[in-house]
Amino acid sequence: MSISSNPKFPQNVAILESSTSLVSKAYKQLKEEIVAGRIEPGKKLKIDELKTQFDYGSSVIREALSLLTSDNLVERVDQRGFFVSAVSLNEYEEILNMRCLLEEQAIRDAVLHGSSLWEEQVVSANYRLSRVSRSLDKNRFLSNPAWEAAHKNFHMILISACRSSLLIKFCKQLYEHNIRYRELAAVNLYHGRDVTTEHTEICEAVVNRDANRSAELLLQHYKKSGSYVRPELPK
Amino acid sequence: MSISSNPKFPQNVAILESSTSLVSKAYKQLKEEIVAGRIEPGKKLKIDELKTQFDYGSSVIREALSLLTSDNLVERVDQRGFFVSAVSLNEYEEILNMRCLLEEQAIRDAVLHGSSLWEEQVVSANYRLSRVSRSLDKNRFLSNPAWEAAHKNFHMILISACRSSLLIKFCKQLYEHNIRYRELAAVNLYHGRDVTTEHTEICEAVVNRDANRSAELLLQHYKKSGSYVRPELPK
DNA sequence: GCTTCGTAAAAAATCGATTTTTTTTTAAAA
DNA sequence: TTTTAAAAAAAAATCGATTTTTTACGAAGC
Repeated sequence: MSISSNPKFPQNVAILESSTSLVSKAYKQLKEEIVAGRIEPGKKLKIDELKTQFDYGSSVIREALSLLTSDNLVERVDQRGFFVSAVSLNEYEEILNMRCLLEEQAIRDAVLHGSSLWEEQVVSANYRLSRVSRSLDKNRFLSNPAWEAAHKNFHMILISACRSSLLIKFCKQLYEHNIRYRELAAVNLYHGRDVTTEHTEICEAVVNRDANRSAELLLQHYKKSGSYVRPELPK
Repeated sequence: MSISSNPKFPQNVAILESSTSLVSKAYKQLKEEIVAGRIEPGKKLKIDELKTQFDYGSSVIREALSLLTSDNLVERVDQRGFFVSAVSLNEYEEILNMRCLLEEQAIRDAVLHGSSLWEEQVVSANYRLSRVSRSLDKNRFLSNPAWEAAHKNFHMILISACRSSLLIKFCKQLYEHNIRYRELAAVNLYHGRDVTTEHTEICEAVVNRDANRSAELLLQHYKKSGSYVRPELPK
């Protein structure tokens, strides 16, 4: 069989994306629940329970759970069903190390090859992030979804100019795992930490097209977060 | 919600593994078809066709296809169905680069931390590989499944002592993608190439616990294969 | 007390029919 | 001829019932 291109193959999935199917909705809802740490790691995901909870048919739930295995957020065991992926200190270290390895590659490539439009996007994403408050409550820490979205956006924009879409895909998945750990650790990473400055410094290094410094600061940023999350994890 | 461990969570999936469900069977069959390049990249995977071809119900097929998205071998587009992932020269380069990046990490860690049992397994896997012929036919190249299995086994054993299971998982996925490209390119990588010696040299470096040389030889091995596959890819 | 076995309940897996959406075909209008 | 619209066909998506498998429970035997 020869290699050939199929004209019907979806060329630009992002544009078509409206995700109206029930499976997509269920997938997104469940993913959000898991990433936000609202479903306990290791928990069994019973089809019937989820059916009742979200009011979808069983095949919709099954398919959504099957798709979630792609993100490594759900484990499927034959004849035994689906489980939320477990967490461990050990896995957290693996994720952090992998992120450092991959994001270093990604940001270096982006800084070296990103366009001026990308540069503007980074600055803009950083600005927007800086205007959103970390916590919903001034007195006690209460994770602000708008900040989470802006933060993710900043970090994804940062590496978006990297020319390897595979690298970007891996980084995105690891970012999501990192969030889950952060949420589970329920840590206010911003207690005694000027994270806005950290982001802005990365931003400046990017604008200066300093690949070494960009990478160094980004990794420092991740490792620092790690040092806050790590002590809150079991074992 | 706190981080807790669930005693019911499958501890050792590998041991329980007997994969008797129809979904698992369909998943394996389809994966094999795609990795071996027998289904054209970009091809639409119609539920009804597969239903007839493999004689499973539609939900079994759907679930199997959903699981295949985990391996990045199948793409799912909302309301439009499933497609075999497309291939491109560009993606091949990304895969090769990513493999080099990750396998270097993996083999270094393995060489530095692998036990003597692991060392024996490497030697044994190399020996077994060396005893299987590359082609089923002496005169023309005809991919030998037994060689493919032994080859995969050798490379997986090589990195199995790496202490990051995440790294191993990524390497395995990339290995499978590489095979697909190799099969699609329909290249006899062993024409004018002593691949057995290449494997044995890697093996020797491992036994000598020479991390630098192991990594260097392994990457050389991958890049050399790349130089055979690349010219056969379109564009 | 601990294991083994059998039964009942729960849950996963599977099927096939129905509904919804997309795609193709056909025909009319510009 | 090209565009637009309606109708038909094809395919995806969804549902809910049925079957199979696993798990939980309790009694009997060691």
